Amino acid sequence: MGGVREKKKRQTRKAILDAAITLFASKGYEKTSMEKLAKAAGIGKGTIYRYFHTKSEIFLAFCEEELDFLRQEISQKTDTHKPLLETLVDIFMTNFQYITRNNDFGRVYLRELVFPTKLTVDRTKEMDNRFIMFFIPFFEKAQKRGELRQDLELLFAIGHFYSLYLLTLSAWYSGKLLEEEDVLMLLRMLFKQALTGLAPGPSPSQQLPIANEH
Amino acid sequence: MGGVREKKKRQTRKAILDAAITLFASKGYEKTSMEKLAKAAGIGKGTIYRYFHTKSEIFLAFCEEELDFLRQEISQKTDTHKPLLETLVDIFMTNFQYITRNNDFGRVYLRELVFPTKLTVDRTKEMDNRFIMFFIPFFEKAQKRGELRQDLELLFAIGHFYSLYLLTLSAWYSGKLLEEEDVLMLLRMLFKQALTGLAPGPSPSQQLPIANEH
DNA sequence: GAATAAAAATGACCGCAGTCATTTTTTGTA
DNA sequence: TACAAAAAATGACTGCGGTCATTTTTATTC
Repeated sequence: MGGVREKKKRQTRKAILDAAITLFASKGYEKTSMEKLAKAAGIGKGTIYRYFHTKSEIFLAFCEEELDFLRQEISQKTDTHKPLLETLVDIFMTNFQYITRNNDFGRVYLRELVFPTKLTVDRTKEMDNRFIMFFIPFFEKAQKRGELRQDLELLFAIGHFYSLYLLTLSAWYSGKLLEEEDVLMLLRMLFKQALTGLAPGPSPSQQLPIANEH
Repeated sequence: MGGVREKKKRQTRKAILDAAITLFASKGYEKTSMEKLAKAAGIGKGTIYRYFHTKSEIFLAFCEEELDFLRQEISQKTDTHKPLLETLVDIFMTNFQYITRNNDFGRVYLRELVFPTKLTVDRTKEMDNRFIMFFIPFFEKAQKRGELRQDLELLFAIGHFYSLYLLTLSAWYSGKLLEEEDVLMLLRMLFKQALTGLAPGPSPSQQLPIANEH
């Protein structure tokens, strides 16, 4: 039968990821060499490359699992009836705390996620998708509650907030924000700005978003 | 006299950057080794590291000059009386075209600029500042024309649009946008969203932004 | 079970970024 | 100009990420 091979492959993959978690956590990302990683996983160095394209892809795979878990936790503790602004600030702050728990990890992760290469683009797309999917219910509810314009494409609304989150992360990595509190304040401020809009009071037609003509 | 040394250092620095421009342009960033770069600059490999911390910093320095030039060009051809939305779309699109002229260059540049390491953070801060300074006059005029809320901190308004620009770039590098036209459309859409706001019509008080109470 | 083909594992090897002990050049001083 | 001290330049060296020809393991066929 042919199931043996598949099973072994899954085991090896798992072994690599387990070794990665251990070594990345104890030695850091840069200081963990592929050779040591292979040793720790009980395989040869070349074998790793039959499971992952690059070192950073291993790291992404590792993050993927962690983030899935993190999102589960967030989902549970998040009150879906709070205003969108507060909900988003909470969620993104939790994400921020997690990602920057180790600054270097976070940088590697973000660089790869936001500006992927051809080798990692598939994985990052997948991660992006999960990220977006996670937010959809919150936005749908907010829209139903009337906190968001009715004519809004949710995907773009989510992207909008996500982009402001990225800016905040960038500011953090550029050393413009030194305390977690600064991060919180900037994030909230930008989110408010996004909701209110940068232009002065809107055109009257927008008072009633659902305006069927024809 | 002590001026000789300084002069030589400036020359060497220039030689490194010149060699970098030539080699990066002809061979690409990754394929240009520090050894070849040193040879081309007529110096030893170790010497380079007395002028730059890392290879990517050389690249940033190279970009810095190029972008200064690009901004000068943009300044000249940009009509300051056009609506802010159109102006911003134009400027960011020009930036986009330049940055992604070579996709790999752009990725290196963006990764380093948006998520810098300690070794490059000073340089990226400087670049950030120039970037922001460049935009200030456009935003000031727009605010005076009444296209932006009067109570707006310009820095955050600029950051807001910049962040949406980054999102668009990220989408490009993730392969979600394949044509320049898609980039343009997404950018314009997000910018409109930012101006209008994601929330439904505002409270009446915002109809007259300058509302002195007391 | 033997023979053959296909898939997987391997580690010697390559090229490169960055380091550092040593050498070379410049500056300050008598 | 001679000499010592400081600054700058250097390239052999290190460790690493990634490759690939070769070996080992697994599946298939008779």
